[in-house]
Amino acid sequence: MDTQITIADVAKYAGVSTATAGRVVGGYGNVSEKSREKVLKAVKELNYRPNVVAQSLRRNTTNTIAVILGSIKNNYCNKLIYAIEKEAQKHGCNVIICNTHEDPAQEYRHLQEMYSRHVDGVILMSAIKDFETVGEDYKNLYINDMPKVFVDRTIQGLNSHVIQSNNKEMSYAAVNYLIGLGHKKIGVLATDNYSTVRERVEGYRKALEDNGIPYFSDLILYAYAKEGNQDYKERLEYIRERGITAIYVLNNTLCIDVLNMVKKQTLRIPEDISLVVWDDEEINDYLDITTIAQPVERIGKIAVKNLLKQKIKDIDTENHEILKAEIIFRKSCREIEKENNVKAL
Amino acid sequence: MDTQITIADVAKYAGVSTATAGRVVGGYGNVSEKSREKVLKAVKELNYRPNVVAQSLRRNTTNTIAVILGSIKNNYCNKLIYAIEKEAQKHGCNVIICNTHEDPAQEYRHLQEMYSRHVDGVILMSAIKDFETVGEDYKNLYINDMPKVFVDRTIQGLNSHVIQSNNKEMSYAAVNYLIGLGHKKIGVLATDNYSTVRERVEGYRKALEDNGIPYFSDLILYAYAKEGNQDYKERLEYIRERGITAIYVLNNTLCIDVLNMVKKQTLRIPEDISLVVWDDEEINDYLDITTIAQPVERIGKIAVKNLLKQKIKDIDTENHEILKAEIIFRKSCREIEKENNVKAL
DNA sequence: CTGAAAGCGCTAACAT
DNA sequence: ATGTTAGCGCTTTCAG
Repeated sequence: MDTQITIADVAKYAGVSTATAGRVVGGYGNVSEKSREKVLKAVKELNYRPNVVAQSLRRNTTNTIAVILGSIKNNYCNKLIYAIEKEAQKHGCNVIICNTHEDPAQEYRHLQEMYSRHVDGVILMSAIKDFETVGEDYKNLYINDMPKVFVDRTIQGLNSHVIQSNNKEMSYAAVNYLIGLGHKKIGVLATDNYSTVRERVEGYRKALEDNGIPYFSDLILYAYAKEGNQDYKERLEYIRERGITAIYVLNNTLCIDVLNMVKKQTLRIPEDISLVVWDDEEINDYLDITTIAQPVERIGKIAVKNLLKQKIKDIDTENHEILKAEIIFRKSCREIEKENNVKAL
Repeated sequence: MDTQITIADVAKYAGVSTATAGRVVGGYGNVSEKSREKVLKAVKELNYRPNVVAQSLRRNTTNTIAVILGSIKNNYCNKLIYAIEKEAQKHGCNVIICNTHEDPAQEYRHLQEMYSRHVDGVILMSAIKDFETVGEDYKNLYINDMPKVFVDRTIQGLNSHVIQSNNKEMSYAAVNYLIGLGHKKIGVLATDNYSTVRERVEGYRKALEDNGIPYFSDLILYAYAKEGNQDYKERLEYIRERGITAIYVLNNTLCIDVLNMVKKQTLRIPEDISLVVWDDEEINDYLDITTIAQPVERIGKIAVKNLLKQKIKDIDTENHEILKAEIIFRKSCREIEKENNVKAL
């Protein structure tokens, strides 16, 4: 980028002032038809392109938004970014993408950087579970004046603008469905205890409770919890011994682990084990797996809209928008024989 | 972003000049220990963060790179972006992502915008097949001084810096493998005739030729070709009638269509139909599908490195780096009985 | 070692 | 309708 042509070059070439040239290029103010033509001609001849960096500095708006999330590789995140980029384009915004790898330190760093970059806002799927755990030096990153919209997850103890699915309700419905088929020992495979997971587990508990089925915390396996079990794949294998008849997977990325386990043990779905999975993908249709599909595209779209609204008026900073997910019933769940139906405890 | 604290504020607070404050914050030049402390203290107290937009304008470098490609939803692109973002972070760069949806008009628009944004470079998986088809007004977007690295695809008739897999060779090897198993009627499912696809088809042809097997162009199905067949899923179904015993899929996203077709016709893999697919995913391992795995992570990493190198020295603009892909043999291909082994033509 | 001041390219208030 | 000019926040040359 050595030879930058500026508005001054255009003005000189057209024989007008920079102000007039600017008015034509920027499309504001009043300019005579004659001047307009001259400037337009100059723009064309010189192949002039405004310097967005200078515009950003002057206008104090960058037409850029950022998405900060665990990893673009995750199915949900992937669709989310797709939707965000699409909507952002409509508003003339570009999208910067930042992966945190679910590491708070990286999240802080990205937030800091985006603040310095003066992006018009950040869409955040935070790796932070509880605001109390955020160091004093970093708390401000979450409460400064940079517009923010949280998606999928909330941070406990932080009032914020969030958009997410009706996790608890759908979880209740899904587990209720399994119970209706006669399942009592329903294993849960979760990522880590993010708010989303907590909400889904709540729905799970409530469904159990409402049906008079006891809740055992050790039926819940947290795959990515820092506390330990990277051996979750091994632990998954004891499903049979523990009399589990159905597995409820809270994140699509974990589904493959269940499938591999089932294959390894030469079990069949749904004959030996029933399966319900959060998030829907094409492959789930092929494999006939019952899923809970979130309206990801809409979540992304709304996130962008609300984010850009924040920039304009200072309201809307706290808000909670909940969209309905939907169960897609396929053939991965089967009815359990009555003989197994021993009264619990 | 109402109350921006500037270097002037810091300077005033610390009782030094903006120059000195700038030297401390920017970490250049010589500053006395005393001044340094005062400034650092001011930075801390005022919670000062440099304005990256102003820095970019002044330094004429934005520490931003862009990735322009069809869609982040595509498996290859997804991994690519992941790798690019990771490497870019190491160099202190952020990544803007642009989806073209394989539409040249959108590609032009994005290139234009990125040029105006003065990004430090663009990584491009172009939707353009032949440079001749680019309108005169847009040709310059591809030959201006903005650093560019092309990945996966080249544009015919444009000298450029490209990084890709050894498509022809691996294609040859894969088809040769199928032929070795006795397959003669090998159907190909491709996206559209991008350079990548052309190279793979070349390898396919050559393998056929070297084994004395006739080549029939109608065995190649272009799923996304503008010219017509959005009915490619229907056309896929005539596989059996046409005596095709193996399908060679040139893009992972098309694999699901084959799987669905196979399922619909209650065929089995590999008993009834053999399958080889470009690009490897976890699910392919589960489904025991033989794939050709590209070193996507390395491609992304190298792309970033080479891109940033271009910014510094003006060499390297034309370059062709070819990385080796690898066949992962699983169980989706089977040996054909000798009775089918009629001499061709 | 430090400070004053110019200037990156653009916008917009102000003057004509 | 048009031009002059200040200034967005930062870096860096040039003096001292």
